[in-house]
Amino acid sequence: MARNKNPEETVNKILDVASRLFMEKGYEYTSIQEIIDQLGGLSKGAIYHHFKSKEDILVAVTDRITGESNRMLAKIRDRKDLNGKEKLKTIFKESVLRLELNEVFATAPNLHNNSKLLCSILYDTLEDVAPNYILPIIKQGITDGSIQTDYPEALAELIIFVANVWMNPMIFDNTAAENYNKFIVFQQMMRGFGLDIVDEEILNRLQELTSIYQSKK
Amino acid sequence: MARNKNPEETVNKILDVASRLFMEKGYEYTSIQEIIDQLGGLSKGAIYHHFKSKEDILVAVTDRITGESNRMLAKIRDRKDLNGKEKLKTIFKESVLRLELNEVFATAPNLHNNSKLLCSILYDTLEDVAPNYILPIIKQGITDGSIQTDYPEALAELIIFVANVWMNPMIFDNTAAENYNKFIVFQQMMRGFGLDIVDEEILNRLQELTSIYQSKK
DNA sequence: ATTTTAAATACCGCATGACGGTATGTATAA
DNA sequence: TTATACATACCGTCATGCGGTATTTAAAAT
Repeated sequence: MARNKNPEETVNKILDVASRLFMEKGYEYTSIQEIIDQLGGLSKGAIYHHFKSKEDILVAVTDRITGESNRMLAKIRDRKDLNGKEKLKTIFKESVLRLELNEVFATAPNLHNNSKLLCSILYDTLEDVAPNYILPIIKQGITDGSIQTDYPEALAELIIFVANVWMNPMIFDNTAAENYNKFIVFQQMMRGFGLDIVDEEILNRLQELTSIYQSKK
Repeated sequence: MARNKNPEETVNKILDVASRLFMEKGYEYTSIQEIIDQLGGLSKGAIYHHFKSKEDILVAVTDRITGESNRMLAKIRDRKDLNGKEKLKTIFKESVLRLELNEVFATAPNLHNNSKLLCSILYDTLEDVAPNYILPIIKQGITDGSIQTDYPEALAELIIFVANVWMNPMIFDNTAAENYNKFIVFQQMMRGFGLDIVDEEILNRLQELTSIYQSKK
């Protein structure tokens, strides 16, 4: 294949294919050769020119998945018109509303047999999302009086861990009814921390989405 | 090597070595050959006689890890002298007390780069421990009046998920202080559900253990 | 009760093919 | 003319398959 004037296009094409295959078949059950085959006229040398290893591709894939979400989180985190609690509420609303627009959601991956990808998401949630997005919001909430806790770091972790992992329909595929119960228990948990941020509207939207997701599989 | 009259011994020897290597180096970075080498005079064929694949060994390893814990859970679950809430409290106390006796704890594995093993534990927690051990206890608690919830399944999952995964020092290695904060937030979460089952004694013991674990690494 | 025989099981160790990764060559853009 | 974007050929490692052997078990035959 002729050399591409925009190497970024090639990189994106590789990530597109790798992304889809990692989702469908799982990282460890996807070979470099399969990626090459589905790339159409690109060679192994091309891939190893742009990525230093297979794992490096996975990192890039997860970065692309979390990237868009993180930009949304940053935008809400940096708003000046909301107090801490309101920001948390906004985040959950936005997250739910944006789910069905998400490319990841569309491919409906099942992460059950995809330990590498799951762990990437899991550790990203606790080592990046919690300290860099949720924690600042909780600290603001403590300052502005909308959130009460003596342990902002642990609380940030717990909330986002439960929301991003336990309630993630891509990680644990329950029935729509089971998931709805999870959401309500999550709502109760948040209320226990004085955070009444999950309202009826979000719950209903979540339930709809779970049904859509289930039907796509 | 001479044929062993008790094949179970051989199987156990394989699991011993595999277990240690999977913990120390991670599943994917442990080769079958390494297991053979450390086995002393056993061959590749022997392993594939007892296990149908490398992954099959991992399953057996995780079963052995969770087995002892599950027997403890079953024993408490089936007691007749405790109500639901008391059983939950007993479980947490026992889990904490038994931690340092645990062989797994002694080898001090870091599951950060061991996605396969981590996922095994994670799904075992939600698909086996939650429905078969915690859920019956919560249901009993509803009946005997010691626990109030309309969503026993989801609550069982949430509790054990947070306790076994988020608070697991083998999965997320925080400082002793960070972990102590996690435990307190967990205590608050449980109180939010009307479950005051984590007392000072357990908290202090947990903190000690975290220090011991950290020093072993 | 002892021996014979048949079958199942434990184990060996080499062959194989797949896979991740590398070294080197080549053409094109800058 | 140099750096970059690829192609091609090749390497080492690894999980796994498989043909074969030794040993145990159990039942049949003596």
